Amino acid sequence: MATRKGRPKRIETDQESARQSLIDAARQSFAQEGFEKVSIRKIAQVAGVDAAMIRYYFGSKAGLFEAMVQETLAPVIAQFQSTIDPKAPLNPLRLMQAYYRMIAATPMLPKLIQQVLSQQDSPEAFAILSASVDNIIKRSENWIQAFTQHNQINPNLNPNWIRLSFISLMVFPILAPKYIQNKLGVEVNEDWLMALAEHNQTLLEEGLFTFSTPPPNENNDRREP
Amino acid sequence: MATRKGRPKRIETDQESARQSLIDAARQSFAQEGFEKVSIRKIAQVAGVDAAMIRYYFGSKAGLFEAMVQETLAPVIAQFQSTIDPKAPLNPLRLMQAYYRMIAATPMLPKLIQQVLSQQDSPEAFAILSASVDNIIKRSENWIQAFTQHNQINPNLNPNWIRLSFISLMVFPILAPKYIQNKLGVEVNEDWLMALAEHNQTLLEEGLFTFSTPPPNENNDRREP
DNA sequence: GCTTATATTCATCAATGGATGAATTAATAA
DNA sequence: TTATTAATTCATCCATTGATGAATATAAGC
Repeated sequence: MATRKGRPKRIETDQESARQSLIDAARQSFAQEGFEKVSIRKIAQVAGVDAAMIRYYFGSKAGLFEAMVQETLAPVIAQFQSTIDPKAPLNPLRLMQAYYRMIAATPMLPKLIQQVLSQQDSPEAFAILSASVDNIIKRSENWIQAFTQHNQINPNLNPNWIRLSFISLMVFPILAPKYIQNKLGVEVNEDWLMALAEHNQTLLEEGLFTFSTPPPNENNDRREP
Repeated sequence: MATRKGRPKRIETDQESARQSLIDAARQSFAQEGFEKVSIRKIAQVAGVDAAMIRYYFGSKAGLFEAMVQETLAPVIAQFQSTIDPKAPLNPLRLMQAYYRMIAATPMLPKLIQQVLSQQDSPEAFAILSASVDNIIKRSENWIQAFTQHNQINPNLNPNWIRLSFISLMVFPILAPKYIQNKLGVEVNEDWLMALAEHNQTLLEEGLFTFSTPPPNENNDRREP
């Protein structure tokens, strides 16, 4: 932004501070390409600022990442939890809807999750991110309990693994890149996430088949009236 | 391996050729750290060979990656498909077992899948990898059809999205890093994958709850006798 | 035995990236 | 007004990386 050296004159317009520009540019760039691939020079360029400002405000590239994650994720997660916590009966649908609403409101979240999953990035930068993920995983225990209060969980299922399945159904679809989503015939339009929530709900509540007998013996004892 | 310049004397022992050493080292290193993070010098060091050999045999780093994927994946996938293709009735359990057997036999597969999912790596190197994934996705259409032959698919579910759910349940658990698996209470022991196959099967066939009525109204019309 | 093809290391180049210290200018405090 | 603190750019440093062009030594073909 500043074209010449030295502290810039204070200007009244609405242009962001250099610090905020960097956070924004970092959010965008890191989400698009991942931590390692993006250079500080690139981020600085997007922010319209000299790369040395990163050191000035954040100490290092990792510091910038951490600050960005903090400032981006904290409010989103807080709101997600406030949507969930109320003691209204929690069912899978409600949970998933809240979750997908959070995803929809935070375009870079899937990429961030991805980067937690692929532990290939510098661990230092991921302390906060991992902490958030840990936190959500921890809470998932409560969700299952909440379900149990109002429904009888299928006793043939290990409760821990139910969490795993839950998270699989919730997270994987948003991680798969568009070209895979397309190949699977998923239309990624405006509200596909809400439709996905309902699909997951149906799948979990009703199962895959219309009758429940063991696999493919030819015995048709249908269950639906 | 060779300590001095020049073509090495032919030796009768069982030591691998430099080319094969590089493929092996690449498989190991790329799986551990991902394409971008690993330097050719590191791979060469693991292989006990000079880095210039990579250029000699494979043209470039990307060429090495491609060759490695080719030579590693081709036989595994071939065997997976031969296990599946026979026209014996295909149920989810059989499918998942074959799939997890393949995973268990190919330790680097999850990491490779990961790298396809996070499109952050140089696209050139991933042609073959993506092709394999495409191939499997394509076949998943047949799987659903095979299920349909012997069972009635729940008509409330969109068939395309069933594929998505299937792949989610199959793939996500093996992508999640160990620390997440642990937090979810999953014991990643010898045969956890086979147990996971059965869990998924049960979940898909029976659903999450012991009764199927809509969410959490207090009406208990249980279904099991 | 001589020549050519094959396999290997070595030295180095050019590009890129993160980190830094210094210089510069404005705001603020004393 | 002057001294200090805050906010910027600039020029480099140094490490790492992928890629290359020799140089060298053995194997193979004739």
